[in-house]
Amino acid sequence: MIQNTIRPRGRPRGFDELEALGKATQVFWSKGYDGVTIDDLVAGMGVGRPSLYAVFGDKRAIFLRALRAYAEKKGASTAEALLSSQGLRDSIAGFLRYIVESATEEGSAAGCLLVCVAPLVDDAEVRRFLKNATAGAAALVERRFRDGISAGEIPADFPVGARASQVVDLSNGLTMRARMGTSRKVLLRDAEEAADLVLLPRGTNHGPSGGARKARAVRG
Amino acid sequence: MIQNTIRPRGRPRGFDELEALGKATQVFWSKGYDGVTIDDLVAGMGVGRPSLYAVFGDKRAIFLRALRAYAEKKGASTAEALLSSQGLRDSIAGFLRYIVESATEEGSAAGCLLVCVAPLVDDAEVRRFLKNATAGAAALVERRFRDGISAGEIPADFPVGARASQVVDLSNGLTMRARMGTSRKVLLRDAEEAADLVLLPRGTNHGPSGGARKARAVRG
DNA sequence: TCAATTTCGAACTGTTTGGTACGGTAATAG
DNA sequence: CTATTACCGTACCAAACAGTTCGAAATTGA
Repeated sequence: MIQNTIRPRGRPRGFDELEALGKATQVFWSKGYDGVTIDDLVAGMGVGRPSLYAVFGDKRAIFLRALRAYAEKKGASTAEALLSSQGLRDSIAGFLRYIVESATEEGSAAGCLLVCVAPLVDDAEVRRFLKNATAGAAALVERRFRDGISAGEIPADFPVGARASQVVDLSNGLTMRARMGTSRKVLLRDAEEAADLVLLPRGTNHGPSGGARKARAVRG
Repeated sequence: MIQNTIRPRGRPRGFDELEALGKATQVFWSKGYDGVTIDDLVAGMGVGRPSLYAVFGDKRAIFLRALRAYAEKKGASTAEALLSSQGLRDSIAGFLRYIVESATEEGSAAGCLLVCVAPLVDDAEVRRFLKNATAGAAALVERRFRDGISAGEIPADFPVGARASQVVDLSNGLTMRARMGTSRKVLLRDAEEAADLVLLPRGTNHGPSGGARKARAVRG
C-alpha cells in the first residue's frame, strides 16, 4: 500500500470515510430514511456520534452523500452491464439482469436505495437528484437502442424514447417486487421476458377485432 | 338521512370512523409510515388523542386498517376500470390510465399508498397483505387477457401470465414516476404506449442479426 | 332533575431522540 | 521529551414522542 499522502497532524481516524458511507447506505437501504435514527447510523457506520457530526453532518447530509455515492457506483455498473454486450438483446437483458441481481443481493436489503427509499424522502434536492438520475438511465438505454438501429438489429422506426422509458419502468417494477420478497429466480425469468417484450417490433396492429384506437401523438 | 340504528347510550362521537380512516390514509400517503407521528394523525384525522387510541389502537393498527380500506376501494376501482371496457386494448389502457390518474390526483399526495409507502413498512403482515394484493392485481389482468383470447382479440398463444405481471410492473413504474413528480400528461401518454406494448403479439424474432439468445423455459 | 354512560380536551409521565460539551488518547513537530 | 493537533468515548441536555390519566361535556334512561 502506497502512502503517498503525508499524514495529517493529529490522531488518525479510526474509520474510513467512504467505507463508513457505504455502511450508512446499507442502514438507509434497510430501514428507509425516516426509519433510521442517529444511533442506528452510529451503530451501523462504526463511527462515534461526535465524529459523525463533525465529519458528515446531520442525517440529511449523510443521506445525500450516501445517495450520490451509491448512484454513481450503481450508475457505472449498470452502464457497464448495458454496454458490455455486443448484441442488443443481451445488452437489455444484461441491464435488467443486473438490476434484479443487485436488488436481490444477499447481505444487502432487498430492493434499491434509489427506487425504494429515496422517492419517499420529502426533500427538494433528493427529488431533483432522483429525477436527473432516472432521466440519465433512460437516456443511456435510449442511446443503446439508437446504436441498435445503426447496427440493423432493430428497424429504423423503433420507438427508442418510449421503449427506453418502458425499460426503466419495468426495471423499477422488478425492483419493487424484489423489495416485496419476490425471489431472484422469478425476477430473473421476468427480466428475460421483459427484455423480449421491449424489443418486439412496433405493432402494425394485429387480430381481426382491432377495435377503436384513439389517435394520439407519437414521440420520437 | 335515515336513522335506522338506535343511538348508543353516552356522548356521541364527534367524528366518523371511516372518514377519519380516510384522512389517516392521506397522512400516511404523504409522509410515509415512519414519517408520521401520533400527533400528525391526531391533527390529520380530527380525532382527539385518547379517542384515537380507544377507537383505533396504535399507529400500526391504524395503518393496517387504512391500508386494507384503501386497497379494497382501489382494488374495486381498478377492477372496474379494467372490466368496464369492451375491447381489450381499451381495458388495459383504461387500467393504466386509472392508475396514472389516481396517482396524480390533485389534493392527494402523488403516487400510491400501496406502491410507494407500504413496501417500506418493515412488518410481516403488511408484506403478506401486499403480496396478496399485487398477486390479485396480476391475476385480474391475466383473466382479462384470457377473455381476450376467447374473444379472438389476441392469439391463443399469447403469454397471459408474463404479460399480466408486466402490466403490473409497468403500472408500478408509472406510479413511482408520479411520486417523483412526472406530470400527469406525460404519464398518460406513457400509459397508452405501455398498453400498446403489452398487447404486441409474441415476437417470432425479427431482424437479420438475431444474435445468440439463451434458451430458457417459457411459462404459461 | 338526577344517575349512568360514553366521548372529548388538556395535561402528565417516562422514554427516545438529536445535538453538544468535556476530558482522555493517539499521533506528529520541534 | 514536550507541545500541538486531531480524534475518540462518555455523559449530558433540551426537545419530541408514545401512551395514559383525569375531569368536564354531552347524551340516554329513569
